[in-house]
Amino acid sequence: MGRAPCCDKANVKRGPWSPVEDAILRSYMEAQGGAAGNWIALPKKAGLRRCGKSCRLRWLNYLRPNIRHGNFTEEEDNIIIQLYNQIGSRYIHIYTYTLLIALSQHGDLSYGFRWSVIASQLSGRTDNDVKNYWNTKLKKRLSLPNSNGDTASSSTWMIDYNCQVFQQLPALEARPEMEMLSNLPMPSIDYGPGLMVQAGPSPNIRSIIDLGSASNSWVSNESLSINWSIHSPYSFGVAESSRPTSVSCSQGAAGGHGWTDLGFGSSWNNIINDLPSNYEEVLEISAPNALAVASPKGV
DNA sequence: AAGTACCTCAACCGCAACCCG
DNA sequence: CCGGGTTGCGGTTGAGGTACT
Repeated sequence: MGRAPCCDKANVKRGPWSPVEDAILRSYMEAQGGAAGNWIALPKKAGLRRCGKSCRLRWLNYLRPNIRHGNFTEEEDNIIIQLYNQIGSRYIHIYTYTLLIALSQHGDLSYGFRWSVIASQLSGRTDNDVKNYWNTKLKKRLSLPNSNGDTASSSTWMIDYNCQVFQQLPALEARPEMEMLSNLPMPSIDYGPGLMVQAGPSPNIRSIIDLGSASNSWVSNESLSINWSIHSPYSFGVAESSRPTSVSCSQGAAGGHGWTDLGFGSSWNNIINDLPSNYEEVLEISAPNALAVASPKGV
C-alpha cells in the first residue's frame, strides 16, 4: 500500500491562484485569526477547490500579512551570504569534477539546506523567496563553483572549515565576481605573505579537493602534514589500501610566495578522475593551523 | 516584427519529521 | 510503541515575462 494522497488531485484546481481565490483564502484565514488549524480540511471549510498544501503555501508565501517580495537590500544580501556560508549547503559543488562535499560538521547530512533558518533572520521574507533569490541572483553574483564546471576559470580558492570562500589570485581581481568574494565576512583572517591570504588557526579543516595539476594544487606556508580519510562506497579504480591518505611538506618558496606545494599530485588525481558524476562523500582533512588552497585544473 | 534564448518566481512534488489516538 | 494523518521544507518545474538577435 502506497502513501495516501493528500487530496483528490483529479478534483482540485492547480496552477496560479486567481484574485477571487486569494480573497476567499485571506478572508477565511483572517476569520480564523491567522491560524489554519487543519490545512487538509481547510479547502472544504473555506469553499476552495484547492489542495490543502496549496492553500498553506499560498498563505505562507504570498497572502500572509507583512510579506515582502523582491528588492532585497544590500544588508539582506550580506545576511543571506553570511548565513549561507555559516550554515553551509548539504553539498558544495566544485568545478569540473562535480565533486560534492558533504559537510559533516553541520549535523545530520540527511537534511538539505535550511533556507527557513535564513528567512527567519529577514523580516517579511519567506524561505521560498530567499531560496529563489539565492539561486537566481546571489549565486551568480558570487560565481560560486557549480556542478556544471567552470573550465574557463582560473581562480584559486581558499576554503576554511566553515566552507567560507576567502580569496583568489590577484591576477583575477578585475573579475566582478571576484570582487564580491572580497566582501564576504572574513573574521580572524591574517593576510599572509605575498599574494595569498592566510587563515587563522583552524582546529580542523574539513575540506576540500585537489582540483589542480600536480604542481600547484595544494599549498601551505608552513611545515605540516595533512591526513585525510575517505569513507566511500566507490573504488575509484584504486584499491582502498593503495589510496593516498596523507601528504607532508616543509616550508618552501614555491611560486615565489613562500608557499609549498603539498603535492597531492598524480595519485590523487587518478582517484578523482574516476569519480562518478553523482559522487557524494565526506572527505575530511585535518591540518592544524593550516591553510588549504584549491586551484582548478590548468592554473 | 518575429523568433529564440534566457530569466524569474509561484507553485508543485516528494520526503521526512511531527503529532496524536 | 505503532501507525496513519498532517505539517514543514528543500528541490524542482514550467508558464510568463524580458532581453537579445
